Amino acid sequence: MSKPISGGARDRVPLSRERVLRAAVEVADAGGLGSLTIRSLARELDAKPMSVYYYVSNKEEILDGIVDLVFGEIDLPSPGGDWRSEMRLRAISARRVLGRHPWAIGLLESRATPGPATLRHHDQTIGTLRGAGFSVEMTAHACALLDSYVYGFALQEASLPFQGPDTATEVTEPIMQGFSPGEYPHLVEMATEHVLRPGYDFGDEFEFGLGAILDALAAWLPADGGRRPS
Amino acid sequence: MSKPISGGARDRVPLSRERVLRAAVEVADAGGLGSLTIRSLARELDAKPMSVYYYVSNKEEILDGIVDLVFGEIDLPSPGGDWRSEMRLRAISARRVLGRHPWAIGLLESRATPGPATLRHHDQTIGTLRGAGFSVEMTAHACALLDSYVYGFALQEASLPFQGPDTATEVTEPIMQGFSPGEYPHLVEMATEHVLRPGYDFGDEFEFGLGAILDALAAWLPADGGRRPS
DNA sequence: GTGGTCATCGTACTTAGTACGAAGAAGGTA
DNA sequence: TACCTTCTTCGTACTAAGTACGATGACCAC
Repeated sequence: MSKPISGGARDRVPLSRERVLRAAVEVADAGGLGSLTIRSLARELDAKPMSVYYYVSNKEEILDGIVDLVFGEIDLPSPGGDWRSEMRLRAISARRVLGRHPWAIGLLESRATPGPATLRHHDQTIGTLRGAGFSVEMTAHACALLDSYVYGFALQEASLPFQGPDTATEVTEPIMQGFSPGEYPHLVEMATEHVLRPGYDFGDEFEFGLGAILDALAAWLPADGGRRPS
Repeated sequence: MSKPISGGARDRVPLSRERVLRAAVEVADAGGLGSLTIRSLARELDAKPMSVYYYVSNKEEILDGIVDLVFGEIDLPSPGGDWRSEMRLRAISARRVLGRHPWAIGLLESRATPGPATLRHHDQTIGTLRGAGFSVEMTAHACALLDSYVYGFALQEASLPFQGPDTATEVTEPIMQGFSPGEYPHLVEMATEHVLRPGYDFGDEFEFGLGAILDALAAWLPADGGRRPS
């Protein structure tokens, strides 16, 4: 009856802070932040709720931890390389990562204590720009601009009820049903003449805006700096 | 004993969907999204929890509703005016509003059903750009770029543990304590030589990046379009 | 006053976070 | 072998939150 071995909890991979956080990411990926509870997390780990608390002191710490895990997935720019392509790749990677973990975007707002992956990420980004000749001040401007764009774009993508090309129709249709005719004329024009056209994919807007921003940054470089003067 | 009049619930302003949502915004403003519960909301309304459910069918509907209320606070651009200043004012207004209601940013991610204020807002924005001569396609690009920037900037501001000029020191200090020396050299440089200097205010970055984006948009106008070619 | 609709609320059930401390496993020491 | 310590895991139980269900009283038409 009280035989300890096998079945229940024995002889499986032991828990660890690492495993707890990774499992938390998986649960959130699968069902959104709302589905991440201590109990669902314990189920995913094949353990009991209170076991989790041996590795984290509360749920807040889990949220801080998974945000940092997500940051760790973003490709780091290398301070040696061409700043434009490094920043471009970093932005593209960040957008992809945040697309995989959309719940992380909303979490950023309430989390004030950055983890090590987050800090290293910013350190490398700043380093790349400084190494390319941007002044400290312009580097700050550039980071604020780039990060804002990436986060904001990911946020918009996450709040879109559809994803990928040609998927907008079924979702916008019911919303537009409720419109009084002529209530939102420009919105309707935009929808019918552009967004609902076959082949449209909101995600394609990303590189367009990114290019514009990088062009703007190039103009901030002291002397020769910006090749491609637009 | 069962006298109905006064004191308890009688003779006070009757509830309404409007009042419920406005009270919800106040509760969230005061204590964050986490403090917004049906019970805290009922307390704010001087009513009992279940009374709220006469006006909304569940908490999700409250969240949708307060996001739309927040959107309604943003100044609308007027399709007649100069597109550049209209977009500038809209962005500044949006940032200020999201600064007042930082919890709204995180909510955007999970809310897929836009309310009337949100729809009107986008309609007017599109209309202003179209009226200024932007093609449908370029208007889409412009909206994506501008909105991303505004949301992303607000998100970064919200996740900053400090706010306003000269408030960074006390918060970054304890974080930097934990650094191994030389672990984040560029971050340290940025902090000591710029961010922690007296007078620095992250909020000032906003107009800088905004100007760069508006310059970029101007270049997308067909012929004469962009005065101020940077 | 009888019936009906509107607005408010009391009760109670479910789920979530988590405090507290028990209990088993593993290893040391006498 | 007996006993003690430490590391993990978990059982129990308390509190708070969302909300289903139905009761209760106010107000109105007849």
